[in-house]
Amino acid sequence: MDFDATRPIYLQIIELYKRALLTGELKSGDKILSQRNYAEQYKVNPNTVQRAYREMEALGLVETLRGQGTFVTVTKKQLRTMKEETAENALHSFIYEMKTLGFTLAAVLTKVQENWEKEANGR
Amino acid sequence: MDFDATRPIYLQIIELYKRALLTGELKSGDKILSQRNYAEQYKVNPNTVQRAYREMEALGLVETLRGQGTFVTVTKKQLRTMKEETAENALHSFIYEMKTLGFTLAAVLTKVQENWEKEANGR
DNA sequence: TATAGTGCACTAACCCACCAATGCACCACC
DNA sequence: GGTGGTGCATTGGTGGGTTAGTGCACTATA
Repeated sequence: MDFDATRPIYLQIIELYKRALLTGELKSGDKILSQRNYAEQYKVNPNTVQRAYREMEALGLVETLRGQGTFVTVTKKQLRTMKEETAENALHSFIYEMKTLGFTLAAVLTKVQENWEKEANGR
Repeated sequence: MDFDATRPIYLQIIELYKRALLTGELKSGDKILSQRNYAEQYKVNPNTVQRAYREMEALGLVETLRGQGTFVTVTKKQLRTMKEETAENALHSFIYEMKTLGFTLAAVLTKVQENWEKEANGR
């Protein structure tokens, strides 16, 4: 697993965790990798992980206990709104993009159908 | 018009021009703003505009004639492929996103239909 | 020819995000 | 108490982006 060099690593770490939360891969109460472990495993500096975790805590996604580790604290309600917001954004930017490109609704619907199966399932 | 402070201005300038090309707002042969004019109008440093224009020339979108200005040179074929690529990307990332969120094809189609009219037309 | 408008090249400086290295403080557990 | 695992704080280095300033070459036009 490598990170996209064009965007900050700590943001990508956050996105990966968000995705894991959205897919249910991680649940409330789960302990996530320690900063050092994560750093070692993904060949990143511990400080970078530190920053990612700090921001995730500010977002209310996790809670850190000194000396113990970092744990998922996101509630189901939070998850639901996260899911909705993500979907809203994806939907809007997609429609906006296709409209500026001049596609009609019918054409877009067809394209979505055609490409739905081809697309790999979420990680 | 202000620029997003989180991303490089010169990249945003390029995107704006790309969008203008895709929507047909700008056509081959058109003269675009001079570097100095653009800089003055949008309150950016001339060097930043210079960089954007240089990269656009490297992309084959425009051609600059010393002492005369910068002109759109993109061909219809180029435009078509640009359009297709943009659509492909939008489609893929959208489908990927919705799949990871757990939506079914039917649900997504419905959502697209529901939101199509609401969405403002491309600029 | 003179002048104004264009793009081009170069240098310097500043700021900030990002990353790296290190040491410290705390907790759990033996 | 000691040890290992944890998070925390501080500092410094690096690079990219932006701004600034200057000068030059070219074109069009009066």
